[in-house]
Amino acid sequence: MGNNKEIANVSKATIGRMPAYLRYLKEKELAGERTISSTAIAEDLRLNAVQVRKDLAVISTVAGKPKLGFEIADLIADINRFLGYDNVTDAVLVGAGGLGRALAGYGGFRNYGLNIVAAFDKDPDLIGKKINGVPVFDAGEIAHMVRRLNVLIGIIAVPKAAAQQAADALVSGGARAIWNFASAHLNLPDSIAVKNEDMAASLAILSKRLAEILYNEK
Amino acid sequence: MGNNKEIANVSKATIGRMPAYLRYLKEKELAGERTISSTAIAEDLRLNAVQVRKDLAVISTVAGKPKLGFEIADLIADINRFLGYDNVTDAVLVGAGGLGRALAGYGGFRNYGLNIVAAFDKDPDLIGKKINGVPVFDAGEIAHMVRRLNVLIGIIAVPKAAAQQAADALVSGGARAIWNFASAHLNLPDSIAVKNEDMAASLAILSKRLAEILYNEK
DNA sequence: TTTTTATCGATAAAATTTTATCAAATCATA
DNA sequence: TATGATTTGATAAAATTTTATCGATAAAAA
Repeated sequence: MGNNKEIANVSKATIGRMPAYLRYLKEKELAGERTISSTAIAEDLRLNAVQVRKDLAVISTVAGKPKLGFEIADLIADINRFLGYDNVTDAVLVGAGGLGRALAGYGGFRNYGLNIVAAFDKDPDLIGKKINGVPVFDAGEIAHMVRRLNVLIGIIAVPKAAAQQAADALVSGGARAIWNFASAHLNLPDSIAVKNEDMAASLAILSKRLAEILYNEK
Repeated sequence: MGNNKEIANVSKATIGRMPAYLRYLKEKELAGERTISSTAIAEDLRLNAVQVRKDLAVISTVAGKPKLGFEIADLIADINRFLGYDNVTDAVLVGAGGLGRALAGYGGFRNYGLNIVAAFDKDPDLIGKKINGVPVFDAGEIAHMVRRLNVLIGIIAVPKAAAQQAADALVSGGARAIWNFASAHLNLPDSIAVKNEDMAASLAILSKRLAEILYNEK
């Protein structure tokens, strides 16, 4: 996924903003616009215009033009390429319960270059069935299947208590990246990329911002 | 939620790490340990020890002791208080489909001081029912109900196309914080706290990290 | 009791990220 | 065609965040 030449020296913050730019630009394109300025993007996305220009400089192959700004179509293509959305990567999902089902059903992943090819669960009632088109296998098969399917990305959507075990199984099958939706701390070697989808952290940040806003206005 | 005296001068990054500390400390407490050093936390959580000490200094009421470290129980209490987990805030959920259902069923929120009191959807088949114990109302009622329930936090779990409308309804009812799970850019006044749960951004960061790891090892 | 050792907390340094400034470029307009 | 307005991209400054250093301190060991 993505472009090798671009992996270095791009901050996590910049990478994290890319999908927002992409969504925004697609909106604008749909609205029939052809070019856009960093100023306009910054204003709408509540960012600093210089930051936007720096971010775009990282990925864009075509320079912006004074007085006009950037070609929207070019930017979209560049961000898609940068994020690796133009080629699809397979992933497996551990946990076919509530959240797992929701994730499997979230069609959007296809747009993000992610294709969930298999799900795993312990529940015998689920094994052998399909959730949103994704076949569910026995959790005992994780390592074996991951290896067979040659999958690098595992998504964990199991209860806290089962998360570490799921991660270990994925890794022992050869997975190299774990997207962890369980609110559990995973202990994994540094050679594995881990992204914790930490709802608690998000909520904490939102709460603090809310508290700040309420505090400041009186 | 949280403590007013502590809202200023605490970076988003620090706030975001708090839940991870909390989870980790609870683990340790459960394992029967009484004290812990910043060094140990840093090692396990892959952080810098000085950073851990600085983070803890923000919230802790009790100083650490040389040679021993911090009292785990004290830290847990302090973080709980800091994050506002010791008092519960009501929230409403817009969207009772796959993701909405998963969120409603995610019992963990209660631990994070969040209580979902109502859900909304357009689907007549869902209205009047309950999803995981949360009653579902007509989406047309959002503003009215939010005002009546005096709710400040709204969670958006609807398809992209409906997200802005949902946000507007929440805000017009008096909500001041929006937790947005739709991958859509919301246009809202600065007086509203918004946290985008941007799956695409997370995936992008994970993918880049994976690419980096794979690239570096050959 | 004295010495050793581990850890804190304060301060300083380094690194990173964000924001400001400004000359150069180019489009639109007169 | 010349002028003015607007935006870029480069460079610099500011702000923030992370990491390093080190004296002080308290527990453990000698």
